[in-house]
Amino acid sequence: MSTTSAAGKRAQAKIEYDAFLAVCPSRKLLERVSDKWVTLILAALGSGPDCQGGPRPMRYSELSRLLAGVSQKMLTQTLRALERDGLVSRTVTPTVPVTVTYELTALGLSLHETMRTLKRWAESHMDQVLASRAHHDRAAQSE
Amino acid sequence: MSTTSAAGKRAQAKIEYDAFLAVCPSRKLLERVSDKWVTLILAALGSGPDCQGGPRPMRYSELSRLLAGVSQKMLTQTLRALERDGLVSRTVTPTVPVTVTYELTALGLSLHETMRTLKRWAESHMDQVLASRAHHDRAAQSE
DNA sequence: CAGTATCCAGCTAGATACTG
DNA sequence: CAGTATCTAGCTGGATACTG
Repeated sequence: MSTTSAAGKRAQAKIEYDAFLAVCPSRKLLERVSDKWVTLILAALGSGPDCQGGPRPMRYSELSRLLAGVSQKMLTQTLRALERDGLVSRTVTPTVPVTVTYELTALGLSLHETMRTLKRWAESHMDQVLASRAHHDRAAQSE
Repeated sequence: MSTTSAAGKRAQAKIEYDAFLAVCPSRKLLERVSDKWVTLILAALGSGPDCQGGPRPMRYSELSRLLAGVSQKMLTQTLRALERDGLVSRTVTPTVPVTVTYELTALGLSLHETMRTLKRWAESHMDQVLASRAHHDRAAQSE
């Protein structure tokens, strides 16, 4: 069945668009970065536990304590993903019990720097967004 | 029951951390931006249908055609959210049938500009990430 | 300490059908 | 044309229990 119908063309366009998105670098980056814990881990490793100061390695338990909301499952899963992507390095020291530290790689550090651009936008513009949101909701309220 | 036990302190820390995240501007921005269709609509309205050239208003059907993968539900839902946040403006022209155009606001445009920073990072570094990922997977394969 | 394994509730987003 | 309404499958992520 060749795709000559309108529905067929739409389906075809969708498949092609999906294929385009699958190779789009920006989209891949967003998929990695838009994870809740990814950015928080990046920030923790990139700015230290107090969110100011330089990047420094941190232990699993230290991260776990700092990101108080994270489950073990998600922390491990996220760290593994970041390691796989070359953004974070994992170092095991065979003490008893074992010591594991995580640290941003050069690549991870450069991504962290880039993310700070977003942070700056958020800090200077999110109040506007929030104001607009509140205004919009108030208008809807009094209908 | 006061939180004096270790488990209680952990639970307390988690609640406080959640509260912190709830007011963190960066987090709020990420929550908005990390939606699949948000960035694509921002890009469409900000760079035109051919992804090069300046921002320009687009009609609902035009967006629908350009973002071939989007469902009507998600397109409408996303546009409404962007409008609520003051990033996109919606204009209805009472022709027959009705014509609706969407356009980036100044705020939306400034966010779009910021997002291009991420795009640039993706274009120059995602190949490294992908290479690391492939390398990692190959190593796991031959275990 | 630093994980792994399993189960499942909740939310999201797609498909589908209908409308001013 | 530009939506709204509804249903549901599938995935995500949290809770929980166990381990080298």
